Amino acid sequence: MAGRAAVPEVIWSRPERTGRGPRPAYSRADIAAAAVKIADAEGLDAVSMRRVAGELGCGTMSLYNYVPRKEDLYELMMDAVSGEHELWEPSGDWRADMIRVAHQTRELMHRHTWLPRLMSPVYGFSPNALRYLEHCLACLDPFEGPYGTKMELVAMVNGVVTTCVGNEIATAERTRSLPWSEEQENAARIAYLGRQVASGAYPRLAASFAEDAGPIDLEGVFERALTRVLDGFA
Amino acid sequence: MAGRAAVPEVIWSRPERTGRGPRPAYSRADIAAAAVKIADAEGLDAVSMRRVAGELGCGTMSLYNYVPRKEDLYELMMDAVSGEHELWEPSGDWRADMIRVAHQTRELMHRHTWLPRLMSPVYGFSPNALRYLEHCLACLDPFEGPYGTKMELVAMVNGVVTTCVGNEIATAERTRSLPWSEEQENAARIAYLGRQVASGAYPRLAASFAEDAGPIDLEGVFERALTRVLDGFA
DNA sequence: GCGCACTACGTACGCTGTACGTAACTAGGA
DNA sequence: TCCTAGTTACGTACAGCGTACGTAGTGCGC
Repeated sequence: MAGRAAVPEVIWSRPERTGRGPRPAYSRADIAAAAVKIADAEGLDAVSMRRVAGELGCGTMSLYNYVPRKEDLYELMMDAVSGEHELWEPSGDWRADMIRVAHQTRELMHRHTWLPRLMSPVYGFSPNALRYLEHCLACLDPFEGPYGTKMELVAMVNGVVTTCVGNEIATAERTRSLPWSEEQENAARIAYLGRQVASGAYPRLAASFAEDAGPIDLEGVFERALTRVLDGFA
Repeated sequence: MAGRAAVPEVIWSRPERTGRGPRPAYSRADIAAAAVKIADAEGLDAVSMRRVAGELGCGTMSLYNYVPRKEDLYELMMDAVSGEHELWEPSGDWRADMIRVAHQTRELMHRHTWLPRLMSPVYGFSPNALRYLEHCLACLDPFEGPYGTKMELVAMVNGVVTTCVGNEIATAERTRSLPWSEEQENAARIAYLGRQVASGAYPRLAASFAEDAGPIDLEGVFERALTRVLDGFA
């Protein structure tokens, strides 16, 4: 009964195909693609084992042959989107390369808005994540310093991107046309906030809101945040 | 039927007590405390409506009189821990004050390890969160620049803290004694990682792991990250 | 060709959030 | 003072979740 492992394993240490028994009908890539498609279209909460199985066209429990636990499905999804990173020959200018990496990650997160929510140090060791990390380190070859510092730099850049995109997505959803219920909720939230600020209990917050009514330059915020972090390492 | 609002509201815009009907048996503070207690002891996933109601000693559905949706329970939790922030008279040195704020937030997150997972721009407008934000802005009074930049600074500091503590908690859980199953899972994960790195496909990653086998100085990583971000604004 | 390891999948269990109905209670208006 | 509307309290019920388990059917390695 190797199929139902008593000992928890990492999905990547299991071979995708063992050679015995019928050919698996789906590949891990198929499954990841189905899950990602659902998450992109309907949000991460819509990704259930039943739903993914339905998308693939197989029974719910058949999915458990490929994916022992739901957490492993997330792992597959994270790996799949990690694979969307375009890798290039490092230019020799680590700063420029890291900026390019950061922009690419940002675009990735905008394409898959569920990504920031799933971002966690746990998922950092899938094959495509390792390739991505190796690429970052290659870009940092010209960077003078120990690998420990390079790792910190990569982590910080990823952190900044995650934080910024998290904010960007939140404000985007606040602006976008929403189902009535969510629309109303946002309205209620903003109305409440306005009332609080107007109450005079938070003078600086009030001043901050009064300061500039122009649209927020999210692109600029991201660029500045990134620059500042890289400056900190230079 | 105001009790069952058809229009979604922010919980903070509802008065805790209306005056009509029987006295509520519990305060929002009671409920938040119960939920936080459970989350601290057994993790965020253990926080269910039934469980919190049980902790309070009331029926499950009674809880819905106080908390219309589970999301509002999270909002209560976030507000409660925001209230744990100790506020002080700004020193006049915004850098020192922000470092102090960051350290306090970090300690808060270590006390409540579920906090990074719940951290989201959505929960930034509860009463205690507003007090905290106002306090940060007060600390930044000596900072020369528009409020927009101050807000960015606060967001960046919070982002850094969240990112770092997320890593800290992950490595802590990797070290801590765990239930056998999770222990085995970590072992499997590390074994797999070791095999991959040893395969030679990721030379820089291998070099990074070989570089220093000493224990990671998480405190130092946090300190450096914070310093770099603040440097970026100075 | 035999047997075993694998795929496929239906059923079932315990858990979740929560809609809804009902009974008890209490403060405000007549 | 009593009436009644708005509240609290909570049991029942439902749809959905992750997944343990049992049972067929299939095809590779010996």
